[in-house]
Order: sequence, then C-alpha cells, then structure tokens
Amino acid sequence: MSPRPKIGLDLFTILDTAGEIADQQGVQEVTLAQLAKRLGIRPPSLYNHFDGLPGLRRKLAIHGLDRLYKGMSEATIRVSGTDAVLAMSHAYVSFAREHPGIYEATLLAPDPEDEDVQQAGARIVDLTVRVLQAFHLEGDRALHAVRGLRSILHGFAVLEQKGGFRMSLDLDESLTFVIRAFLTGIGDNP
Amino acid sequence: MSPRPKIGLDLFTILDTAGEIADQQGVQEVTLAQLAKRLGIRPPSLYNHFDGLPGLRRKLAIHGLDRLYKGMSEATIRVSGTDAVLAMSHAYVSFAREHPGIYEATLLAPDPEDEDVQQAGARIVDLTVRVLQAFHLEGDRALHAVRGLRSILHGFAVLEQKGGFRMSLDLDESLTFVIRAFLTGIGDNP
DNA sequence: TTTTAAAACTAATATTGTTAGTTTTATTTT
DNA sequence: AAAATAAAACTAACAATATTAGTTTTAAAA
Repeated sequence: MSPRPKIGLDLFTILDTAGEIADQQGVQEVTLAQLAKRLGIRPPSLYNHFDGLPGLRRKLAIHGLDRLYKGMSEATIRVSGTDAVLAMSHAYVSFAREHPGIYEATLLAPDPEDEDVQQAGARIVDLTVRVLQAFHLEGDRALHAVRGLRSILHGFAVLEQKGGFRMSLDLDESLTFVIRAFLTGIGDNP
Repeated sequence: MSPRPKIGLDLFTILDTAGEIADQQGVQEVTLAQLAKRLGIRPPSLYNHFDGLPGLRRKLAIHGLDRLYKGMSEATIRVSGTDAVLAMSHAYVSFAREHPGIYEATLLAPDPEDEDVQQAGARIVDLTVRVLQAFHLEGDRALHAVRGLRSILHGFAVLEQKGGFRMSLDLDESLTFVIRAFLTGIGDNP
C-alpha cells in the first residue's frame, strides 16, 4: 500500500550530511550542488526527497530545532529552580557552539509560520515555560519572562558565534551572571 | 589631486538603495543584479564602487551599524540611569523594526574581524558601557552586564522579527519588563 | 512474474557573480 | 582651450547554482 523508499538515501542521511556541511563550511554553503556532491548523486535527484532548496531549509530547521530541544530537555532532568534554568541555558549555548551551522539553520526556514516549524519551536517554548514556573509569575509577567529568557539565549548564542564578544572574559561565566541577574530581577527565587 | 567621482553614482546612493532592497524584499534579495537594475546600470559597473558582493555586504554592515548607533545615541541624551537603558533599548528594537533588512545586514559582514566593521560595532558597545556605568558594577561584573544587555537586545530584535513571539502580548511591554528585570538583578539601581 | 512507483539519471534553461578588456566622459592639468 | 587622466560606465564571456522536463533504472508490491 505505502511503497517504501528504494535502497538509496533516506531523509535522515541527507539532513545529517546537510548539517555537516552547515557546521563545517557555514550554512550558506549548504547548496544542492554541494549536498549532491557529498552524497554522490546529481543535484536534480534531491528533488525526490524534498521540494528544492526552500524545502531543504525547512526540513533542516525542523531537524535542528528537534536536536536543540533534545539537548535542552536532557539538561533539565533532575534539577529545578534556578539550577534548571542555568542548566538549560548552558545546554542551549553549548548546542550553538557545537553545531553553529545547524543552529543558524534553525531560524532560516523560508516560512517561519509553517506549521511543522512552529511545532518544533513550540516544544522549546513549552520547556522554557515549564522551567520558569518555579518562579511563580502571575499573568502576563510569565509570558514576558519567557520572551526574556529566549531573547537572552538566542542573543548570547549569536553574538558569541559571530564574534560579537571580543573581551577576554569567560563566556560561561558571563552566561551564568546574565541568567542569574535576570532571575533575580524577576523575583520570588527558589 | 584626488579626482572626485563622475556625475554618476556615489556610494551613499548605492548603499541607500541596497538598504531599500534589504528592507523591502529581504536581505537575501540584495544581489548585484537587483541592485544594478534599481540603479539603472549593469552589474559589472558596481565593481567600480566596491569589491563584489562581499564588499557590498561589508559596507552595508558598517552603514547599518552607524545608523543603529545614531538612533541609540540620540535616545540617550538628557536621560540617565534606568531610563537611559530603557530608552536606548527601545531605540534599538525600533530600528530593527523599521529597517529589518539593514539590521540583519549588520551581522552579515563576510569577515566580522574586519577593522572597520569592528570599529562601527565598538561605538555601540561603548555606548552600552557608558549607559550601564550608572549601576556601579565592579570588575568583571561590568563586562558581564554589557554582554547581557547586548544579548537581550539582539535576541529580542531577532525573535520579534522572525516571528518567534507568537503570543498576543504587547512587545514593548515585554521589552520594558525584561530590561527592568535584568537591571534589578544587577543591583545598585539608580 | 508482472506491475508499480520511488529514485536515480540526462539535457536544457534562467539567474547570479565575476573577470577581462573597452569605451565614455567629467575633471584636472598644461 | 586643448590635452591628459582616471573614474565609471559598458560589452562579452564564463562558472556556479537552482530548477524543470522527460527518461531510465530498480526495488518493492501485487
């Protein structure tokens, strides 16, 4: 009934290879030509697996969000309160460090409104909501805080990656300081 | 002695046009072909004004940083303390809202280590340092705080721009909340 | 064994960036 | 005013990319 793919390539292999290119050569080098060359096929053959370059970017964004979520999620087990936020935050920037290209691809989807992309992102938002619940924020303040934490994490990851932080000052210490300050300012700390 | 440009185009006009394309159609649409078409010349002619697409991106980044600095700087005159940080922050995200393409180009320089790019960025960092001096942070804490504020601003601007904030919750209120929380957490508030 | 459909292929086209070399023309110099 | 200079445009040509159309191969399903 539902015919399965031929021997050849499966989507996971393709996305993994695309992720390698992104991390090693930069996300702008993830072209159909480069990807096909690494996979040992011709560029048009890739259209059997996704809908052109926009389709690849879309799938790569989802793939990246899933992997980022996994890292954040695992970091928060068996911790709570401030420690949980700190652990999640360091997992976030660690992922961006280890996979700069995949992380960048995370926000490179052609249509950010796409349902599957939204869903992959929503899991991360939900995790952030959960980890901030220990701070007992009421009403809109909870939503403001989630936006704040996400802003810090994304901004920090990008600025670190793009060489925005020039001072010779430990990056992890900076992140810890910033997160602690933000949580302190939110109040009602556990 | 120093021969001036012909009648034709000067760099300011070119960068302005490039900025228009970036804001209206997205930064990825800033191609030599598109730019040349808008200017009424042929693509190769652009090489008389900058060194290919990387050169254009470099100049556009500097141009954007200068304009961003101008907005931030003007917002901080005749205010101080928390008010100054808030004013500067809202000026920052306002610029990103009004000029999404130019703002994005700000971090798209081919070589972030480039001296002129660094210098344009350094003015913004210096302004941030100055505006945080009212909080009397000692030693490394001052540097951590600068990194934190920049992370918040960039992260907030990008997530807002890329549709990362889905809740129907006022964006400016979120920014105010986040900045206030961060400043409170830093302590010694004026 | 036959049928089917995925997954590869070849061939061709449009767009873009880029280089090389040429021409035009405003400005400077004589 | 005439000549020289150099910026700034041009044409022509090429390489790389994404993409479409149509074809062939081949593993899986019937």
